[in-house]
Amino acid sequence: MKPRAASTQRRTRIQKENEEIILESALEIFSTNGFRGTTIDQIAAAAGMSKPNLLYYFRRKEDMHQALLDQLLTNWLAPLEEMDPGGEPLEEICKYIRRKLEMAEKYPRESRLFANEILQGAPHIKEQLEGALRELVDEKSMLIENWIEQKKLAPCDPRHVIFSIWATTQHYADFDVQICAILAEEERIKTRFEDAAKMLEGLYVNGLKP
Amino acid sequence: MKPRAASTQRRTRIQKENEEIILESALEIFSTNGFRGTTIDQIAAAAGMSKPNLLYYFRRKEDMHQALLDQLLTNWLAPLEEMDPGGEPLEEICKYIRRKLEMAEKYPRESRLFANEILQGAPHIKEQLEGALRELVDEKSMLIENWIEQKKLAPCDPRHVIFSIWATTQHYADFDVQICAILAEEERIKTRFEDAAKMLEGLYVNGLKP
DNA sequence: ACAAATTTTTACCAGTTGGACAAATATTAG
DNA sequence: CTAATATTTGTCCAACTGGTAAAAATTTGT
Repeated sequence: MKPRAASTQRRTRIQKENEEIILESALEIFSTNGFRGTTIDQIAAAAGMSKPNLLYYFRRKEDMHQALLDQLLTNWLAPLEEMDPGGEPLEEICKYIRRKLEMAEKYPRESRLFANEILQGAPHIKEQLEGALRELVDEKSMLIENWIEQKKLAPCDPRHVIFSIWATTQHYADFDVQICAILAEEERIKTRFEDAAKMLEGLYVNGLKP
Repeated sequence: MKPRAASTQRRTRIQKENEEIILESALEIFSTNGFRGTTIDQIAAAAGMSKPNLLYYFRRKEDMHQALLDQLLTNWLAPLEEMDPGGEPLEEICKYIRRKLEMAEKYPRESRLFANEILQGAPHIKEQLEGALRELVDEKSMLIENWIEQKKLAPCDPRHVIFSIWATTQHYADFDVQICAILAEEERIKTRFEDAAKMLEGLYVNGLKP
Protein backbone atom coordinates (compact mmCIF):
# COMPACT_ATOMS: atom_id res chain seq x y z
CA MET A 1 0.00 0.00 0.00
CA LYS A 2 1.10 3.47 -0.74
CA PRO A 3 2.05 5.52 2.29
CA ARG A 4 0.10 8.71 2.89
CA ALA A 5 2.47 11.53 2.23
CA ALA A 6 3.48 13.35 5.40
CA SER A 7 0.14 12.60 7.03
CA THR A 8 -0.46 12.11 10.71
CA GLN A 9 -1.19 8.43 10.15
CA ARG A 10 1.19 5.97 11.72
CA ARG A 11 4.31 5.43 9.66
CA THR A 12 6.64 2.50 9.81
CA ARG A 13 10.25 2.76 10.89
CA ILE A 14 11.44 2.45 7.29
CA GLN A 15 9.04 5.11 6.12
CA LYS A 16 10.26 7.58 8.70
CA GLU A 17 13.90 6.87 7.94
CA ASN A 18 13.56 7.08 4.19
CA GLU A 19 11.37 10.16 4.18
CA GLU A 20 13.99 11.85 6.29
CA ILE A 21 16.83 10.81 4.00
CA ILE A 22 14.85 11.93 0.97
CA LEU A 23 13.98 15.33 2.37
CA GLU A 24 17.57 15.86 3.46
CA SER A 25 18.78 15.04 -0.05
CA ALA A 26 16.01 17.05 -1.67
CA LEU A 27 16.95 20.08 0.41
CA GLU A 28 20.54 19.77 -0.73
CA ILE A 29 19.63 19.65 -4.40
CA PHE A 30 16.66 22.01 -4.46
CA SER A 31 18.56 24.68 -2.56
CA THR A 32 21.39 24.79 -5.04
CA ASN A 33 19.55 24.08 -8.29
CA GLY A 34 16.11 25.52 -7.70
CA PHE A 35 12.89 23.61 -8.24
CA ARG A 36 12.94 23.26 -11.99
CA GLY A 37 16.68 22.91 -11.95
CA THR A 38 16.65 19.68 -9.99
CA THR A 39 15.70 16.32 -11.35
CA ILE A 40 14.18 13.48 -9.40
CA ASP A 41 17.14 11.37 -10.45
CA GLN A 42 19.53 13.77 -8.76
CA ILE A 43 17.63 13.58 -5.50
CA ALA A 44 17.36 9.81 -5.79
CA ALA A 45 21.09 9.51 -6.37
CA ALA A 46 21.83 11.75 -3.40
CA ALA A 47 19.48 9.69 -1.27
CA GLY A 48 21.06 6.48 -2.48
CA MET A 49 17.91 4.95 -3.86
CA SER A 50 16.23 4.36 -7.19
CA LYS A 51 13.89 6.92 -8.67
CA PRO A 52 10.78 4.72 -8.51
CA ASN A 53 11.60 3.90 -4.93
CA LEU A 54 11.81 7.58 -4.09
CA LEU A 55 8.52 8.16 -5.89
CA TYR A 56 7.01 5.51 -3.66
CA TYR A 57 7.43 7.92 -0.75
CA PHE A 58 6.72 11.17 -2.54
CA ARG A 59 4.46 10.64 -5.50
CA ARG A 60 5.42 13.88 -7.15
CA LYS A 61 8.48 16.09 -7.22
CA GLU A 62 6.36 18.94 -5.99
CA ASP A 63 5.41 17.01 -2.86
CA MET A 64 9.00 16.96 -1.67
CA HIS A 65 9.38 20.64 -2.38
CA GLN A 66 6.17 21.51 -0.60
CA ALA A 67 7.08 19.37 2.39
CA LEU A 68 10.38 21.21 2.70
CA LEU A 69 8.77 24.63 2.43
CA ASP A 70 6.09 23.86 5.00
CA GLN A 71 8.67 22.56 7.43
CA LEU A 72 10.85 25.56 6.76
CA LEU A 73 8.35 28.31 7.43
CA THR A 74 7.81 27.30 11.03
CA ASN A 75 11.51 27.52 11.80
CA TRP A 76 11.75 30.68 9.79
CA LEU A 77 9.32 32.63 11.94
CA ALA A 78 10.73 31.46 15.26
CA PRO A 79 13.56 34.02 15.69
CA LEU A 80 11.23 36.96 15.17
CA GLU A 81 8.61 35.46 17.46
CA GLU A 82 11.16 35.32 20.23
CA MET A 83 11.59 39.09 20.19
CA ASP A 84 10.54 39.90 23.73
CA PRO A 85 8.26 42.89 24.47
CA GLY A 86 9.61 42.89 28.02
CA GLY A 87 13.25 43.12 26.98
CA GLU A 88 15.49 46.09 26.40
CA PRO A 89 14.76 47.30 22.81
CA LEU A 90 18.30 47.63 21.48
CA GLU A 91 19.25 44.40 23.19
CA GLU A 92 16.26 42.61 21.67
CA ILE A 93 17.17 43.79 18.20
CA CYS A 94 20.76 42.69 18.63
CA LYS A 95 19.63 39.30 19.82
CA TYR A 96 17.34 39.01 16.83
CA ILE A 97 20.20 39.83 14.48
CA ARG A 98 22.41 37.28 16.18
CA ARG A 99 19.76 34.57 15.96
CA LYS A 100 19.15 35.25 12.28
CA LEU A 101 22.87 35.25 11.57
CA GLU A 102 23.25 31.96 13.37
CA MET A 103 20.51 30.50 11.23
CA ALA A 104 22.21 31.76 8.09
CA GLU A 105 25.38 30.04 9.19
CA LYS A 106 23.80 26.80 10.37
CA TYR A 107 21.06 26.43 7.79
CA PRO A 108 22.24 28.07 4.59
CA ARG A 109 20.44 25.51 2.46
CA GLU A 110 17.11 26.36 4.01
CA SER A 111 17.79 30.02 3.42
CA ARG A 112 18.60 29.41 -0.22
CA LEU A 113 15.54 27.23 -0.70
CA PHE A 114 13.46 30.09 0.62
CA ALA A 115 15.27 32.64 -1.51
CA ASN A 116 14.72 30.55 -4.62
CA GLU A 117 11.03 30.30 -3.87
CA ILE A 118 10.62 34.04 -3.30
CA LEU A 119 12.71 34.94 -6.34
CA GLN A 120 10.37 32.97 -8.54
CA GLY A 121 7.34 34.75 -7.17
CA ALA A 122 6.60 32.55 -4.15
CA PRO A 123 4.08 30.39 -6.02
CA HIS A 124 3.94 27.80 -3.27
CA ILE A 125 3.91 29.96 -0.14
CA LYS A 126 2.15 33.15 -1.15
CA GLU A 127 -0.73 32.46 1.23
CA GLN A 128 1.52 31.89 4.21
CA LEU A 129 3.38 35.10 3.46
CA GLU A 130 0.15 37.05 3.36
CA GLY A 131 -1.14 35.16 6.38
CA ALA A 132 1.08 34.03 9.22
CA LEU A 133 4.15 36.02 8.23
CA ARG A 134 2.28 39.24 7.69
CA GLU A 135 0.50 38.95 11.02
CA LEU A 136 3.75 38.32 12.84
CA VAL A 137 5.42 41.30 11.21
CA ASP A 138 2.41 43.48 12.03
CA GLU A 139 2.58 42.41 15.65
CA LYS A 140 6.31 43.03 16.01
CA SER A 141 6.04 46.31 14.13
CA MET A 142 3.57 47.53 16.73
CA LEU A 143 5.98 46.46 19.42
CA ILE A 144 8.76 48.47 17.82
CA GLU A 145 6.41 51.45 17.39
CA ASN A 146 5.78 51.32 21.12
CA TRP A 147 9.46 51.30 21.85
CA ILE A 148 9.87 54.35 19.64
CA GLU A 149 7.04 56.17 21.40
CA GLN A 150 8.71 55.41 24.70
CA LYS A 151 11.84 57.07 23.32
CA LYS A 152 13.73 53.84 23.67
CA LEU A 153 14.47 53.70 19.95
CA ALA A 154 15.12 56.30 17.30
CA PRO A 155 12.16 56.95 15.02
CA CYS A 156 12.15 54.57 12.08
CA ASP A 157 9.82 52.54 9.92
CA PRO A 158 9.58 49.25 11.86
CA ARG A 159 8.65 47.10 8.88
CA HIS A 160 11.61 48.30 6.87
CA VAL A 161 13.90 47.77 9.83
CA ILE A 162 12.75 44.19 9.94
CA PHE A 163 13.24 43.87 6.18
CA SER A 164 16.77 45.19 6.50
CA ILE A 165 17.60 42.67 9.19
CA TRP A 166 16.29 39.87 7.05
CA ALA A 167 18.25 41.15 4.08
CA THR A 168 21.57 41.58 5.82
CA THR A 169 21.50 38.29 7.68
CA GLN A 170 20.13 36.04 4.96
CA HIS A 171 22.60 37.61 2.56
CA TYR A 172 25.36 35.66 4.29
CA ALA A 173 23.68 32.41 3.38
CA ASP A 174 22.24 33.26 -0.03
CA PHE A 175 25.21 35.18 -1.41
CA ASP A 176 27.91 33.19 0.30
CA VAL A 177 29.73 32.46 -2.96
CA GLN A 178 30.01 36.13 -3.70
CA ILE A 179 31.16 36.97 -0.20
CA CYS A 180 33.81 34.27 -0.26
CA ALA A 181 34.96 35.38 -3.71
CA ILE A 182 35.55 38.87 -2.36
CA LEU A 183 37.09 37.94 0.97
CA ALA A 184 39.21 35.41 -0.93
CA GLU A 185 41.74 33.17 0.79
CA GLU A 186 42.48 35.60 3.54
CA GLU A 187 41.91 34.98 7.19
CA ARG A 188 38.78 37.11 6.97
CA ILE A 189 36.91 34.38 5.19
CA LYS A 190 36.92 32.18 8.28
CA THR A 191 35.63 34.87 10.57
CA ARG A 192 33.03 36.31 8.24
CA PHE A 193 30.06 35.49 10.43
CA GLU A 194 31.71 36.94 13.53
CA ASP A 195 32.79 40.02 11.60
CA ALA A 196 29.30 40.42 10.17
CA ALA A 197 27.75 40.12 13.62
CA LYS A 198 30.04 42.78 15.05
CA MET A 199 29.50 45.17 12.18
CA LEU A 200 25.73 44.73 12.16
CA GLU A 201 25.34 45.08 15.90
CA GLY A 202 27.39 48.25 15.83
CA LEU A 203 25.37 49.62 12.95
CA TYR A 204 21.98 48.91 14.47
CA VAL A 205 22.85 49.90 18.03
CA ASN A 206 24.22 53.25 16.93
CA GLY A 207 21.71 53.64 14.15
CA LEU A 208 18.64 53.02 16.27
CA LYS A 209 19.83 54.59 19.52
CA PRO A 210 17.22 57.19 20.48
CA MET B 1 26.11 32.96 -42.79
CA LYS B 2 25.81 32.71 -39.10
CA PRO B 3 26.37 35.94 -37.24
CA ARG B 4 29.21 36.02 -34.75
CA ALA B 5 27.59 36.14 -31.35
CA ALA B 6 28.04 39.53 -29.71
CA SER B 7 31.35 40.04 -31.48
CA THR B 8 32.82 43.34 -32.54
CA GLN B 9 32.26 42.49 -36.19
CA ARG B 10 29.82 44.62 -38.08
CA ARG B 11 26.26 43.61 -37.53
CA THR B 12 23.33 44.39 -39.75
CA ARG B 13 20.39 46.48 -38.66
CA ILE B 14 18.21 43.40 -38.32
CA GLN B 15 20.83 41.64 -36.26
CA LYS B 16 21.08 44.48 -33.81
CA GLU B 17 17.31 44.78 -33.52
CA ASN B 18 16.67 41.11 -33.06
CA GLU B 19 19.50 40.54 -30.64
CA GLU B 20 18.12 43.34 -28.53
CA ILE B 21 14.59 41.95 -28.62
CA ILE B 22 15.88 38.50 -27.75
CA LEU B 23 17.99 39.65 -24.82
CA GLU B 24 15.13 41.74 -23.51
CA SER B 25 12.82 38.73 -23.66
CA ALA B 26 15.46 36.41 -22.27
CA LEU B 27 16.00 38.72 -19.32
CA GLU B 28 12.31 38.71 -18.58
CA ILE B 29 12.07 34.92 -18.57
CA PHE B 30 15.44 34.03 -17.05
CA SER B 31 14.97 36.45 -14.17
CA THR B 32 11.68 34.93 -13.11
CA ASN B 33 12.25 31.27 -13.95
CA GLY B 34 15.98 30.84 -13.49
CA PHE B 35 18.27 29.34 -16.10
CA ARG B 36 17.06 25.77 -16.11
CA GLY B 37 13.54 26.91 -15.46
CA THR B 38 13.25 28.70 -18.78
CA THR B 39 12.87 27.06 -22.14
CA ILE B 40 14.04 28.43 -25.44
CA ASP B 41 10.46 28.24 -26.64
CA GLN B 42 9.36 30.60 -23.89
CA ILE B 43 11.96 33.15 -24.88
CA ALA B 44 11.13 32.74 -28.54
CA ALA B 45 7.45 33.26 -27.83
CA ALA B 46 8.19 36.36 -25.76
CA ALA B 47 10.41 37.67 -28.54
CA GLY B 48 7.74 36.92 -31.14
CA MET B 49 9.87 34.66 -33.27
CA SER B 50 10.33 30.97 -33.96
CA LYS B 51 12.75 28.89 -31.97
CA PRO B 52 15.07 28.12 -34.88
CA ASN B 53 15.12 31.78 -35.75
CA LEU B 54 16.12 32.66 -32.22
CA LEU B 55 18.81 29.99 -32.33
CA TYR B 56 20.14 31.66 -35.44
CA TYR B 57 21.18 34.63 -33.32
CA PHE B 58 22.21 32.75 -30.20
CA ARG B 59 23.35 29.25 -30.99
CA ARG B 60 22.85 28.00 -27.46
CA LYS B 61 20.58 28.87 -24.58
CA GLU B 62 23.65 29.47 -22.48
CA ASP B 63 24.90 32.13 -24.90
CA MET B 64 21.90 34.32 -24.14
CA HIS B 65 22.38 33.82 -20.45
CA GLN B 66 26.05 34.62 -20.62
CA ALA B 67 25.45 37.70 -22.75
CA LEU B 68 23.01 38.99 -20.16
CA LEU B 69 25.37 38.34 -17.27
CA ASP B 70 28.33 39.99 -18.97
CA GLN B 71 26.27 43.04 -19.84
CA LEU B 72 24.91 43.12 -16.31
CA LEU B 73 28.18 43.11 -14.42
CA THR B 74 29.36 46.37 -15.92
CA ASN B 75 26.23 48.19 -14.83
CA TRP B 76 26.35 46.43 -11.53
CA LEU B 77 29.72 47.82 -10.54
CA ALA B 78 29.01 51.39 -11.64
CA PRO B 79 27.27 52.69 -8.50
CA LEU B 80 30.11 51.59 -6.26
CA GLU B 81 32.71 52.97 -8.65
CA GLU B 82 31.06 56.35 -8.39
CA MET B 83 31.77 56.54 -4.69
CA ASP B 84 33.92 59.63 -4.55
CA PRO B 85 37.09 59.74 -2.41
CA GLY B 86 36.80 63.52 -2.41
CA GLY B 87 33.25 63.59 -1.11
CA GLU B 88 31.88 63.78 2.41
CA PRO B 89 31.95 60.18 3.76
CA LEU B 90 28.43 59.96 5.17
CA GLU B 91 27.08 61.76 2.15
CA GLU B 92 28.89 59.40 -0.21
CA ILE B 93 27.46 56.39 1.56
CA CYS B 94 23.97 57.82 1.43
CA LYS B 95 24.34 58.53 -2.24
CA TYR B 96 25.53 54.99 -2.83
CA ILE B 97 22.52 53.61 -1.02
CA ARG B 98 20.22 55.80 -3.05
CA ARG B 99 21.81 54.74 -6.33
CA LYS B 100 21.56 51.08 -5.45
CA LEU B 101 17.96 51.47 -4.36
CA GLU B 102 17.14 53.21 -7.61
CA MET B 103 18.64 50.34 -9.51
CA ALA B 104 16.60 47.86 -7.51
CA GLU B 105 13.48 49.80 -8.42
CA LYS B 106 14.33 50.37 -12.06
CA TYR B 107 16.04 47.10 -12.89
CA PRO B 108 14.55 44.41 -10.66
CA ARG B 109 14.90 41.80 -13.37
CA GLU B 110 18.63 42.34 -13.61
CA SER B 111 18.88 42.06 -9.86
CA ARG B 112 16.97 38.80 -9.83
CA LEU B 113 19.02 37.39 -12.68
CA PHE B 114 22.11 38.13 -10.66
CA ALA B 115 20.61 36.69 -7.48
CA ASN B 116 19.69 33.50 -9.30
CA GLU B 117 23.20 33.14 -10.60
CA ILE B 118 24.81 33.67 -7.20
CA LEU B 119 22.33 31.40 -5.44
CA GLN B 120 23.34 28.57 -7.72
CA GLY B 121 26.99 29.05 -6.95
CA ALA B 122 27.84 31.66 -9.60
CA PRO B 123 29.03 29.05 -12.12
CA HIS B 124 29.18 31.58 -14.95
CA ILE B 125 30.66 34.63 -13.23
CA LYS B 126 32.92 33.23 -10.54
CA GLU B 127 36.01 34.64 -12.24
CA GLN B 128 34.58 38.14 -12.51
CA LEU B 129 33.60 38.05 -8.85
CA GLU B 130 37.10 37.07 -7.85
CA GLY B 131 38.58 39.52 -10.33
CA ALA B 132 36.98 42.86 -11.13
CA LEU B 133 34.46 42.84 -8.31
CA ARG B 134 36.97 41.89 -5.67
CA GLU B 135 39.42 44.55 -6.78
CA LEU B 136 36.76 47.23 -6.73
CA VAL B 137 35.65 46.23 -3.24
CA ASP B 138 39.25 46.18 -2.06
CA GLU B 139 39.77 49.66 -3.43
CA LYS B 140 36.63 51.11 -1.87
CA SER B 141 37.31 49.33 1.39
CA MET B 142 40.64 51.12 1.62
CA LEU B 143 38.85 54.36 0.96
CA ILE B 144 36.44 53.69 3.80
CA GLU B 145 39.34 52.69 6.06
CA ASN B 146 40.90 56.06 5.36
CA TRP B 147 37.71 57.84 6.26
CA ILE B 148 37.62 55.92 9.53
CA GLU B 149 41.22 56.83 10.32
CA GLN B 150 40.38 60.45 9.67
CA LYS B 151 37.60 60.07 12.26
CA LYS B 152 35.03 60.88 9.62
CA LEU B 153 33.30 57.54 10.10
CA ALA B 154 32.72 55.28 13.07
CA PRO B 155 35.04 52.25 13.14
CA CYS B 156 33.54 49.37 11.20
CA ASP B 157 34.51 46.58 8.84
CA PRO B 158 34.29 48.26 5.41
CA ARG B 159 33.74 45.10 3.44
CA HIS B 160 30.82 44.07 5.59
CA VAL B 161 29.36 47.54 5.39
CA ILE B 162 29.39 47.21 1.64
CA PHE B 163 27.82 43.76 1.87
CA SER B 164 25.07 45.11 4.06
CA ILE B 165 24.30 47.87 1.58
CA TRP B 166 24.11 45.35 -1.23
CA ALA B 167 21.87 43.13 0.84
CA THR B 168 19.42 45.77 1.98
CA THR B 169 19.03 47.44 -1.39
CA GLN B 170 18.90 44.38 -3.63
CA HIS B 171 16.44 42.84 -1.19
CA TYR B 172 13.79 45.24 -2.49
CA ALA B 173 14.16 43.80 -5.98
CA ASP B 174 14.80 40.15 -5.18
CA PHE B 175 12.27 39.73 -2.38
CA ASP B 176 9.67 42.10 -3.74
CA VAL B 177 6.91 39.49 -3.60
CA GLN B 178 7.51 38.97 0.08
CA ILE B 179 7.65 42.66 0.81
CA CYS B 180 4.43 43.30 -1.04
CA ALA B 181 2.76 40.36 0.70
CA ILE B 182 3.59 41.92 4.05
CA LEU B 183 2.81 45.52 3.21
CA ALA B 184 -0.39 44.25 1.59
CA GLU B 185 -2.89 46.55 -0.09
CA GLU B 186 -2.12 49.46 2.13
CA GLU B 187 -0.80 52.78 0.98
CA ARG B 188 2.62 51.71 2.22
CA ILE B 189 3.08 49.40 -0.72
CA LYS B 190 3.27 52.31 -3.14
CA THR B 191 5.87 54.20 -1.16
CA ARG B 192 8.03 51.23 -0.24
CA PHE B 193 11.12 52.47 -2.06
CA GLU B 194 10.86 55.95 -0.57
CA ASP B 195 10.24 54.49 2.86
CA ALA B 196 13.16 52.14 2.47
CA ALA B 197 15.45 54.98 1.40
CA LYS B 198 14.48 57.07 4.40
CA MET B 199 14.91 54.24 6.84
CA LEU B 200 18.24 53.12 5.42
CA GLU B 201 19.71 56.59 5.24
CA GLY B 202 18.73 57.20 8.83
CA LEU B 203 20.19 53.91 9.91
CA TYR B 204 23.52 54.36 8.14
CA VAL B 205 23.97 58.04 8.94
CA ASN B 206 23.39 57.47 12.64
CA GLY B 207 25.05 54.10 12.65
CA LEU B 208 28.28 55.23 10.99
CA LYS B 209 28.51 58.72 12.46
CA PRO B 210 31.94 58.93 14.12
C1' DA C 1 6.67 -20.43 10.16
C1' DC C 2 3.53 -18.26 7.23
C1' DA C 3 0.39 -15.07 5.27
C1' DA C 4 -0.31 -10.24 4.69
C1' DA C 5 1.48 -5.92 4.15
C1' DT C 6 5.20 -3.15 2.90
C1' DT C 7 9.23 -1.92 0.30
C1' DT C 8 12.26 -2.23 -3.75
C1' DT C 9 13.42 -3.24 -8.42
C1' DT C 10 12.90 -3.76 -13.34
C1' DA C 11 11.02 -2.25 -17.41
C1' DC C 12 8.70 1.09 -19.59
C1' DC C 13 6.42 5.34 -21.65
C1' DA C 14 4.80 9.81 -23.24
C1' DG C 15 5.85 14.59 -23.22
C1' DT C 16 9.30 18.08 -23.27
C1' DT C 17 13.45 20.29 -24.53
C1' DG C 18 17.82 21.74 -26.64
C1' DG C 19 19.46 21.88 -30.82
C1' DA C 20 20.73 20.38 -36.00
C1' DC C 21 19.80 20.82 -40.91
C1' DA C 22 18.40 22.10 -45.24
C1' DA C 23 15.03 24.36 -47.90
C1' DA C 24 12.69 28.67 -48.67
C1' DT C 25 12.42 33.56 -48.36
C1' DA C 26 13.92 38.24 -47.92
C1' DT C 27 17.52 41.76 -48.12
C1' DT C 28 21.40 44.10 -49.83
C1' DA C 29 25.30 45.41 -52.86
C1' DG C 30 26.87 46.18 -57.37
C1' DC D 1 18.01 43.34 -62.14
C1' DT D 2 20.91 39.84 -60.49
C1' DA D 3 23.98 37.50 -57.61
C1' DA D 4 25.51 37.09 -53.14
C1' DT D 5 24.32 37.27 -48.59
C1' DA D 6 21.44 37.33 -44.62
C1' DT D 7 17.21 35.72 -42.41
C1' DT D 8 13.35 32.73 -41.53
C1' DT D 9 10.76 28.53 -41.51
C1' DG D 10 9.57 23.61 -41.39
C1' DT D 11 11.06 19.21 -40.12
C1' DC D 12 13.26 16.27 -37.42
C1' DC D 13 15.71 13.90 -33.52
C1' DA D 14 18.19 12.20 -29.53
C1' DA D 15 18.49 12.95 -24.73
C1' DC D 16 16.23 13.90 -20.72
C1' DT D 17 12.51 13.97 -17.40
C1' DG D 18 8.48 13.11 -14.60
C1' DG D 19 5.88 9.52 -13.72
C1' DT D 20 3.45 4.54 -14.16
C1' DA D 21 2.69 -0.49 -13.63
C1' DA D 22 3.58 -4.77 -12.18
C1' DA D 23 6.62 -8.17 -10.56
C1' DA D 24 10.05 -9.41 -7.06
C1' DA D 25 11.94 -9.10 -2.57
C1' DT D 26 11.63 -7.95 2.10
C1' DT D 27 9.62 -7.02 6.52
C1' DT D 28 6.06 -7.61 9.93
C1' DG D 29 2.29 -9.32 12.77
C1' DT D 30 0.53 -13.53 14.68
